[in-house]
Formats: sequence, structure tokens, C-alpha cells
Amino acid sequence: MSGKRSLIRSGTTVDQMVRAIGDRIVTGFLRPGEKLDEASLAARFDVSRTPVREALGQLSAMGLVERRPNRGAIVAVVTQEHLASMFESMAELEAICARLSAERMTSSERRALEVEHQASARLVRLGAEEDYEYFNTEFHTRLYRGAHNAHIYEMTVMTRSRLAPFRRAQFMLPGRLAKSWQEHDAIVTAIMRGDGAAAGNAAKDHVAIVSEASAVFVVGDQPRAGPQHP
Amino acid sequence: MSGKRSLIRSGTTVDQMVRAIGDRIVTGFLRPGEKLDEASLAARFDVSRTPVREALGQLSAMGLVERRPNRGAIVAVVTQEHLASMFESMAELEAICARLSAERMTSSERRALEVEHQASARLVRLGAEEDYEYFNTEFHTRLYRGAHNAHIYEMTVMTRSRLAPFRRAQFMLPGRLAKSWQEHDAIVTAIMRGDGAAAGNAAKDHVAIVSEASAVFVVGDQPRAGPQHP
DNA sequence: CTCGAGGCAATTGCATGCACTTTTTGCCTT
DNA sequence: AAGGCAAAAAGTGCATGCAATTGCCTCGAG
Repeated sequence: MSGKRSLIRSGTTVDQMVRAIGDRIVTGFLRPGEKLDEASLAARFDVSRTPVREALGQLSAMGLVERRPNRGAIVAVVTQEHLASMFESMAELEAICARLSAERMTSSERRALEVEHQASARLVRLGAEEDYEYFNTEFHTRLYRGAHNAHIYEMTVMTRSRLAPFRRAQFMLPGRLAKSWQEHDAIVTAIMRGDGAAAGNAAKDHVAIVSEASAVFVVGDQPRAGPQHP
Repeated sequence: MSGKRSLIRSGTTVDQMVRAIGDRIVTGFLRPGEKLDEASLAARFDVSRTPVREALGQLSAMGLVERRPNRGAIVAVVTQEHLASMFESMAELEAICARLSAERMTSSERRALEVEHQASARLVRLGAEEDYEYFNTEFHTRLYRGAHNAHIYEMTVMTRSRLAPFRRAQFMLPGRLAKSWQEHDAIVTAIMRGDGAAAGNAAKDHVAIVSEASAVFVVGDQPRAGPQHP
């Protein structure tokens, strides 16, 4: 029915659904445990149930939603334990990326990393949390790319997106901004020296701190163990 | 139509399809680049196209198949470059698992690892490639579990399954069996000592060697860069 | 009042059908 | 004979329909 799908970008309808639903999960608009009703989603996006179903299946394969046979899908609920394991994985992955970046980044990649990093110092002084978060994402993405390893990149980005709902508020903590920048600085310095081991350690410490900072919010955000049913 | 699905195990039809098709890819029965026709697969397994489509979507999300919009699905073709990146990732992941295993395995896990490892020595003397491969898989799985990190476990198992088609023939190389056992031995020894760093290095070296051993076959097995169209 | 069985509404799972895109084939032109 | 165009064939993408399963609600027994 009707001509074009208005919202979202292009691609097949299924891809649009994957992005639309995935985005809403990653950005926290859909909360862990929330029920994902096929018919409602289909109506919401003005498509039939089929692409919604396929999207839910793919999101389930990615770990973003949980599917119980004959019982519908919910936004994946991660236990404290599993969350901890993801943060730890993230630390290990970032450490690998930082180490490999130190060893492999081209000089133009190094230059770009340094320039962006120095530029973001201004945002710290201004206390611009939102803008800083954007640069923060950029910074880490540069690290992931700098490793020059497609599969590690995939795993890292995937893990980051699964952690996104639990990491959002980290910069709200007072002083976190400046501290984050200093941690980045340690990573950048090590990379510029080509010191892989130091870069890896710095990155691992950085994530460990983010992990702790986030945990504060997670506890406040997800007090109940099981999913709530409205 | 008709009563029950005879083949494969239980679960929803989609899950059965994911397993069925995924297995055939992982075991090399379906070769990289091979076309996956929805209708043929549906007929082959006596289901409608819908579950096949959903399965292909999920397998695509897992990276085992490649989907081109309106142009069908093929078994994922990995470039030499991407394959190398997966082997490198595997080495890093195994290193993490071995390191964490050294630090975290319970005493019963350590015992089981050692016992199995010693038992497999017999298979090396007998030159029992097939049986040794089974123990080899078991051995590595123990390492992945021993890390006590659910997410790293997921990533590692996933990566291993994606590498499976390219690793099968490794034990055909003369002398590989005994060498593999010795490499395992280095890992086990380090884990027993609780020496995480040494265990990690040993595991990384082990995978690096497997990677090289496999590369030999890959080149012979996959001479063409692009997918072949019959 | 509590507990359990049975039936009903709601929702999921799969099959089928139709529209649209891509690919192939056969014919015409140069 | 080769190239290009067009029409048909094949195959994918999505919508809809129906069967099956689940969860809820009611009703009755203890």
C-alpha cells in the first residue's frame, strides 16, 4: 500500500526495520525487557508483519533482542553478570585496537587522531557534554579502524552498540569529562610513540573506568532483575 | 504440509533452518560463493520460503551468508584479507581466553583440562586425526569457558565457526598432530602455573601456526577471488 | 477464599500469493 | 556476425491469511 516508506533511510524494508528498531534499542528509547509486539511495530512503521519479524530475527541473532518461541520478543535483558562480561570484553577489545593502532596506523591516521583529540580539549573546557560525546565516539572509532583488522572492528563496534544503552549517562558524572580526556591523552601519547603495550594498557584502564562510571547508572536504571510487564 | 519435520532437531522451523544451513556452511558442504536459492532450500527441507528467508537473514547477520538485495544470497565469500583478519582476531581472542583461564579457572576445571589433554596424547601416538580433532575442539572450548566471560565466549565461538570451513584440513599436514599437542602442552603448563601472560602468548602462537597451516589449504581450495557463477 | 481445569481472546509461526526487480533469451538492426 | 534491445522467465520482497500455541479469564470444586 501507499507509495514510498517515508521515514528512515533507504535499503530493503527489512533493513530499515533492523535499523529503526536497533536504533531505538541502542539509544535507550526501547528499554531492556520491553515487549516488542509484531503487530504494533508493523503498524507503527506502516509495513506488514513480515519485515518486522525478519528484523526481530536478525536483531536476535545480533543479541539486541531476545526471542521466546511462541511468546514474542523483548528487548534483550542483560544480567549484571553478562553486562560485566561485556564491559570486560570491551576493555580487552579496545586494548587490542589501541595496541594494533600503535603498531599499524599510517602517519595520516596518527595525525588525524591527534588533531581531533587536541580539538576536543576545547569542549572539555566548555563542559560541552553532548559535543564531547560525539568526539568521544569518533575517537574510539578511529582506534578501531586504526587496528587495520576488519573482524576485530566488527566485533568491537557490535559490542559497543550492545553496551550503548548502559553507557549513555557516563558524562553526567562530575569531572568525568576532563578525566576522560586525560585518559584519551595517555592512549594518544602511547600511540604516537608507537608503544603498543602502553597504548593497550591505557585503553584497557580507560574502559575499566567507564565501566565503573556506567555501573552507577545501571543500578539505578535497572533495579528489577526480570522484565517488567505493563 | 504433512505432519512433522523429520530431519534436524527441535525448535521453531526457522531455528532448524538456521542450524541446517549454518551447519552445511560451517562443515564446508556448502562452499563460499555458492548460491542459496530460497525456493530450492525450501523444497529441500520441505518448508515454505518464509522460514528459509528468515534463516538466511539471521545467517547474514552472523556473517555466514551474504545477501544482495533482490539478487539472492550466497555463502559468504571471505577475501584473503578478511580471512587473515579473522585468524588474527582468533589469535587475540584465544590469547585472552588462555590468559583469563590461567587466572580464573577453578581447580576442577584445571584438573579436567589437564586430564583430557594428557588423554589426547594417546591419540597423537596412534595418529588418529579424526579423534584428535574432536579432542582439539574440546580443548579449545574448555579454554573459552575457562575465561568465565560469557561475551568473550560468544565472540570466540562465533569467530571459530566462521573460520571452520578454512581450518578443516589442518591436521592432514604431516607432523601437525604432534606439534599441535606440544603447543597445547605449553598452554596447559602455563595455565597450571597460573601464569596468564605465558598462557596468552602460547595460545596466540598456537593459533598463528594453525593459521599458517590452514592458509596452505585455503589457497588451494579457493583459487578464485570472486564468486563463481555456474 | 484458594486452587485448578477448561475455554476464549490475543499473538505468534508458517504458507501462499502477488508485485517488482533482475537476468536471460531471442530477435532485430547495423 | 556482433551488438543491442525487448520481452519473457526466474527469483526476490512484502502482504495477507490461517493454523497453532500461549496466556488470561472465568467458573466450579474443595
